[in-house]
Amino acid sequence: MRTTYATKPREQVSAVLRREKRYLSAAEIHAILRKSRTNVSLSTVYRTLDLLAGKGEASARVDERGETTFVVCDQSHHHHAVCNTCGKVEDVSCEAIETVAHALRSHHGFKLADHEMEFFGTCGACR
Amino acid sequence: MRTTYATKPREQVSAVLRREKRYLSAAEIHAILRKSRTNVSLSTVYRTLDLLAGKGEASARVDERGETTFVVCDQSHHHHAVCNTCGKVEDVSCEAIETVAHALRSHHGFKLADHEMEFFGTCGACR
DNA sequence: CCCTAATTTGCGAATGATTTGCAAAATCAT
DNA sequence: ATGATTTTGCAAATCATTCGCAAATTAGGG
Repeated sequence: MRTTYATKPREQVSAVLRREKRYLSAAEIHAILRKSRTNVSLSTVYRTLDLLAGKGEASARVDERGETTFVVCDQSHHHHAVCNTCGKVEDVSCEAIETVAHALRSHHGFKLADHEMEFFGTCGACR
Repeated sequence: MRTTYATKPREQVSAVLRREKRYLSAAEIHAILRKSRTNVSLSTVYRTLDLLAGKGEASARVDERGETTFVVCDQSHHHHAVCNTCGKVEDVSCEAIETVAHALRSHHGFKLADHEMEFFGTCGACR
């Protein structure tokens, strides 16, 4: 049978994401772990990130440099508000999207199945 | 002085994007050109895509496989509705986003600076 | 047109992030 | 503890993208 083990390396990678609450690449996570004398191989960081993304516990995006980055987030459907100053990511629900979905159907004859949104700006703490 | 030349290879790459109206990777464009016996090197396809994206004539996204893909689009700020069936991309303006911007500020104390949105569904032609 | 200066192209080699194969180490249920 | 199963770490392999540089193309004045 295929079970998933709760291992120390996985918990350590996951802990970094929960603590930082901002988009991080595999290399960045690896570096952060190293700094705290925690040895987890880069491969394992990659594998753990894929796992978390697969379970929906983390979501991914590709940054300007082309690196894939991850944040922990709600399992339910929602969107992200990313602070341009501190990088912190807040979850945002999406009732307002109903309005947009309706407009898409009536103006474009387009039937909405799914959507992705990301907001950039300044968070409450940084203002 | 720094001028930009209007060359045959650039026009050919750009023509493929205008004709297809869907997200294509450098490799796909290169393959399409080959099929019509048009020889443009893969490097030039990459360089031309960067150029178009820089001028705002094309916009980029990274697909599931990790390849960067491009479509031609409006220069003005707008969003994309991508058909799950034929892949065609339609431009969508974004007045409705004002509602969301207001909600962000009042519920999250988040000041919106920019946003990105992408819609997936079925286009009028495919329904 | 023809010429020259400036920009592009194409090639192959270099890069850099991500993945993969495999033996050794860790985890889980008994 | 014990054995079956999953995971880890490492180094090597992938694969998209970038770069260097000589040869080819373009722009524009004469």
